[in-house]
Formats: sequence, structure tokens, C-alpha cells
Amino acid sequence: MAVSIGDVATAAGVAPSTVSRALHGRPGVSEEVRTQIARVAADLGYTASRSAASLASGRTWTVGVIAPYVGRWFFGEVLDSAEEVLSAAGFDVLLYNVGSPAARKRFFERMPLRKRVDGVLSLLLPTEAEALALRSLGVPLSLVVGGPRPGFTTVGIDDRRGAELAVRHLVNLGHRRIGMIGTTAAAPLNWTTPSERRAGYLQVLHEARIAPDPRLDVDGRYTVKGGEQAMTALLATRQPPTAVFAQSDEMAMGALRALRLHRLRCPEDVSVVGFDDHELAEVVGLTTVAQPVAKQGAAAARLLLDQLAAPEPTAGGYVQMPISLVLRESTAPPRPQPA
Amino acid sequence: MAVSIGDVATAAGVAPSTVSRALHGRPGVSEEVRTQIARVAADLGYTASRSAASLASGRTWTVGVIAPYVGRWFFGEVLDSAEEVLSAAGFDVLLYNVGSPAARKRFFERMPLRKRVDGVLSLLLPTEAEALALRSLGVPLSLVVGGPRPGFTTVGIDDRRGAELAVRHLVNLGHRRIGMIGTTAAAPLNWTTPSERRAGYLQVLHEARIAPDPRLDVDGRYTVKGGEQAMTALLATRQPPTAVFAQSDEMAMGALRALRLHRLRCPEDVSVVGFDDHELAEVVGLTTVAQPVAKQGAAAARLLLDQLAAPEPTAGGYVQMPISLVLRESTAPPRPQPA
DNA sequence: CTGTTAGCGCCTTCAG
DNA sequence: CTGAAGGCGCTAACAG
Repeated sequence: MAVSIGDVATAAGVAPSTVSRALHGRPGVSEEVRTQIARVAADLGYTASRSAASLASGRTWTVGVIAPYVGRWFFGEVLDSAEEVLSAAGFDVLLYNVGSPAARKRFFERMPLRKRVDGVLSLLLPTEAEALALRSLGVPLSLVVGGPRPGFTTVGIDDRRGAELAVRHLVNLGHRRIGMIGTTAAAPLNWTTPSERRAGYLQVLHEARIAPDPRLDVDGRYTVKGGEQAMTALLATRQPPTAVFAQSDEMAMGALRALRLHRLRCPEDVSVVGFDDHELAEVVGLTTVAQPVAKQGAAAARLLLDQLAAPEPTAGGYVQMPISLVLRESTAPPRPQPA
Repeated sequence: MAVSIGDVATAAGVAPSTVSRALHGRPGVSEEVRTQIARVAADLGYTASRSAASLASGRTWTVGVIAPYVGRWFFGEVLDSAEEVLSAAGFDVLLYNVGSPAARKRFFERMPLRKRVDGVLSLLLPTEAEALALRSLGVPLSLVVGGPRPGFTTVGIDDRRGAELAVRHLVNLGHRRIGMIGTTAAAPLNWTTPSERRAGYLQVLHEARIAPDPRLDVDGRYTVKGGEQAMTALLATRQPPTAVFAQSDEMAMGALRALRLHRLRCPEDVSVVGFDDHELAEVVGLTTVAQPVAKQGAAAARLLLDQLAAPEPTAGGYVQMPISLVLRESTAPPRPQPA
């Protein structure tokens, strides 16, 4: 069987409690004994059982991370950076991928996190009911999307202003007929990003005295494929847009593909702006609104650690990360209209 | 405090052991009592403590997943599908991101998995020493890269043949001067993929009686940026290649970008083939060798579950997944050389 | 079918 | 500075 604390104690000629103290660097152990114990433990390849330690102390030293879809660039990036911060602080990461509605429902019903984690980092925006379930865990909660939320510490960006940057850029180039690829579905997952970005889009159109045309507001499901289909739909309208704002780079890339398939050129025929500054946006020369993705994950993780370390449970807080427009080659003035 | 099994037992007027049996669906509990207990447990919002259960039973119901870099498309995709399979089977996923050499070293030294997991799924190829450490955990081991390995059940592809498909395609188009972007670094992480793919490349050159030119074999570090730099280096050689085989789509996309920056056209000036069939390969029209990424993750997870369920520890095994060449728009015959 | 009895391995008082 | 004792919450024999 695996070596236990008792084995180490016996081998070192001390009591188990002394081994525990020594290995945790707690005071009350002579330097001599401490090094001796460390040596013996290493020799024996001893690792404390997390289960037993958790049971006895109540600390699990693990953080639950809830993500909607790890395969998506944004989430992978956030997870990656968050994990790094967390593991450096000695915490393990328990990953829950709750992309599908079914998985999500099951997760929040069974709440497998109960008694299993010291804190939770969520990459998805919980509904009110879900937030309630999360709060009932009685541990610090951290969020990487959306805005301030009672009981949660959240890190995010100003989606609305980001969209404004993108659309204003198009307006400034002289575009008047500007489409948008986002999601019209009524925020199925209580996700505010699409509506916020739409609000920014509408705001700029309003400022520019451009009447919004609902036929130019299409659904791209936040996927590459969806973006392609959405752009195809836009091109099929009576009067296609001369520029398109895609709410995510992935949709923007789908849009670029649709343009290629239609033998249209970007930006000569249609300008495209994305959102996120995806790793590959540079590769395809996509103008986009950049947000610090990895930094958001790291920041959220760090804020969670702060709460974990705090003697008093500190609730809430909102950190907004900066965004900026990155100009590349996918945008240009509209081509002069045939008079 | 949280509600314990004792609370449920008292409230239901039975013994804790009966509650345990009932909730686990074990035989020896009357239907009547079982439903009664289920009701009470639900009312009280009872969830068993994983720590206590693990300590008592020895089963942790969690699987450790070791990944080199979750942000990379391939790994994100594998992780995503593996998590789905695992969690559907009731297992939690403990994620360890050990991308950097430092993190990797720390991980294998401290082996935080000991006494924590029922099985391990590794997305990185362990060195002999690392494999030893993993085996010492005494739990089923599963791998998603490389070939057969004692003590591991592995899922993979024939990298060598994949590379052959790609390069042979270029040869068949009439290319004779074919570059490769891979990694020349001596497999720092004991990762066989680069050398296997190189072997395939060399093999086809040999078949076609083309003398390999070491100057055309450049390092792209398996990243987009690296691919771009590698292609730039290739273009700077005395006699640049007319076609390039990139060992990953991410490097291929970097190469495409380099071509664009040099005002060269693909495939007119230079043909490019990638490897992986990245989600965005279609978007950029990249010809590539497709491998079933998500399926590999799911398969590896399923094989791990099989071992977990088996009464006898079954070791080893190797499952090879199919690959295929996907023709898109990044390859064409070389342009006739100026005579 | 159900209750009782021991631990699982560790941490944390409390003594010394 | 160190050891002894109790208990964390649950499961797994063993009795009835």
C-alpha cells in the first residue's frame, strides 16, 4: 500500500503529528527534526492523502472551474492562464465542462462541487437560480464574464464600448450600410455579451443617423460555421452591406470564408471587423477589437486566491480590463457606389 | 454546517449505513425505505463528502488529466471531448496544465496525483522517468499521443504515414523543392510526433529521388508565430522551395501569413500543406492531413473507463485512428520555372 | 433487510 | 518543542 504519515513517523522516530507539522512548515519543530523528517519523507516517496487531509482540516486545496466549452479559443486561453495561477498557489483545478444545456442542467442540479472545493471560478454567466446554487456552496466565487454581481468577484470588459469602437471605425471609413453577425437567440444561457455588443452597434448607428435595418442583424451562433452562414445570408439580401461587424473573431473568419466562396474580396468589396483578437486574427489580417484574454483568466484566478487567503469572506468586486481596436487589413472605405 | 449522512439518517429514522446503501443504489434496502431516504436527502440538500467517501472506500471518482497547453486547439479539443465522456460516467476531472518545463518538472516531482485519482489521462508523452512516476501511482494510465507503451493504453495516429500523404501529394503535383516546417529541437519533451513526421517527409523525398536539403528543414516551434518565422527563413534561402509541408496547421497558417507579407501568393507561388485539420483550416483554404481530434480524446477516455471498470488491471493496448488528406486551395502544381 | 462496529489517513487540540 | 487522543464523514464488514 501507499506510504502513510504513520510510516514516515515511525521511520523518523517521531509522532505523526510532528510529521504533519514539519511537512507543513508549521512552527514548533526543531530545525534538526524538520530536515530529518523531510529526508525520510522524500526517501519513502510520501505524499499526504488529499482526502484524509481535507476531511480532517476542511480545506480541499482545490478550485472548481466551470467552463462552457474548452475547445473554443477564448475559454481554452482563459483556462490555461487561470490554471497556471492556481496551481502555482498550490491549488488543484477541478474542471467542469458544461457546454451543452443538458450537461449544464445536470451540473447545477447535482452540484458536484459541494464539499469538494475551496472556491469556484466560472467562465459562464450563471442564471439567477444557478448563482443561488453556487452561493449555497459557501465558498468564494469568481467570474470571467459579465458585470458586477452580488456574491461574485468578476473580471470582464466593456462589451458595449468594444462594439462601439468597431462600428465607429466602419462609420468613420464612410460605411453607411453596416451588417452585424451576432446572436439573436434570446440569450439562452443568460449570456449578456451578445446583447451588449448589439447595444454598442445600435448606439453608433444612432449617432451616425443611420437607421438600423433588422435584415442586417443576423445570427452566427458564435461559431465559424455560423459566421459563414450568416455572411452568406447577408450577401443574399436585396441590398447587401458594405461592411460587417462580427461579434467574435471566429464568426468573422467564417464571414471571410463566405466572402471568398462568393468571389468577393475583403476589404475591397466588403469590410469586416471582428472581436477578441483571436490568435489567428493576425494570420488572416482581421481588424478586430482586442481584449486581454489570458490576463482575464489570470486576474480572476488571482482575485479568487485573494479571497481564499482573506480571513474574512470578502464578497464582490468588479475589475474591468482594457480593450482596443487593432487595425489590420480587413477594413477599408467602401468602394464608390455606381451612380 | 453542511448536512451529513448522519443528519439524513436521523431525519429518516434509519442508520447511516442504510442511507449510504440506499443512495448508492446498492442492494439490501427495501424500496419503501429507499424512496423515503431519497426524499429526505433531497429535502435536506444532502451531498456526500467526496473526501470522506474516498478515504473510506479508496475510490476517488476522479481522473487526472495532464495536458501540455490547453490553449492550443488540439489539446483543447481533446480535453473537451475527454471531459465529456468522463463526466458522463460520473468521474470528475482534475486538470494539470504542465506546458512549461518548470511546471512539468514540478509536477512529476511532487506527483500531486498520488492518492488523488483513480486513473490518469495524459496528453503529453512522458519520458521514461516520468512514465515510471506515473506507473507508481498504481492506477490505469491512458495516453493520447505516441505509440504503444508498456503500462499505458494509448490512442494515436500514424504520424509518419500522415506526413507521407502530405508530401506525396506535393510530389505528385510536380514539386521537387519541398520545404518542411517542424521542430528540429531534439524532442525536448520526449515528443515523437516531430521526428515521425520528419521521417515520413524524408521517406517520400527518397522515393521520389529528391535529395533532402537540410536548409529546407526549419523550426517552427509548433506555433503560428514560429511558422511565420520559419517560412520567412525559407524564403530567404538561395533557392526557396516551391512547396512547404508544415507539421501542424498552426505553423501552416503562420507560413501563409509570411507569404502574404512577402506579397507571394498561395498556391500560385508556393504551395502549403498542413497537418491536423484545425477548425480554421477550412477558413483559410488550407490543404491538410486530417486527424479525428475530438474522437481521440473520447476514445482515450473510454478506454480508461474500461480499465477502471475491469476487475483485473488490464494493461496496455494501442488504438490507431484514421487519417486522411483533405484537399483545399493551398496546393497546386509549381509554376513553370523560368528556363 | 437493517443496525452496529471499526477504521480510512490526516489534522488539531490538549497535555506534557 | 513534541506526543497522545479524538474526530472529520463515510463505507464496509459483520451481526442480527
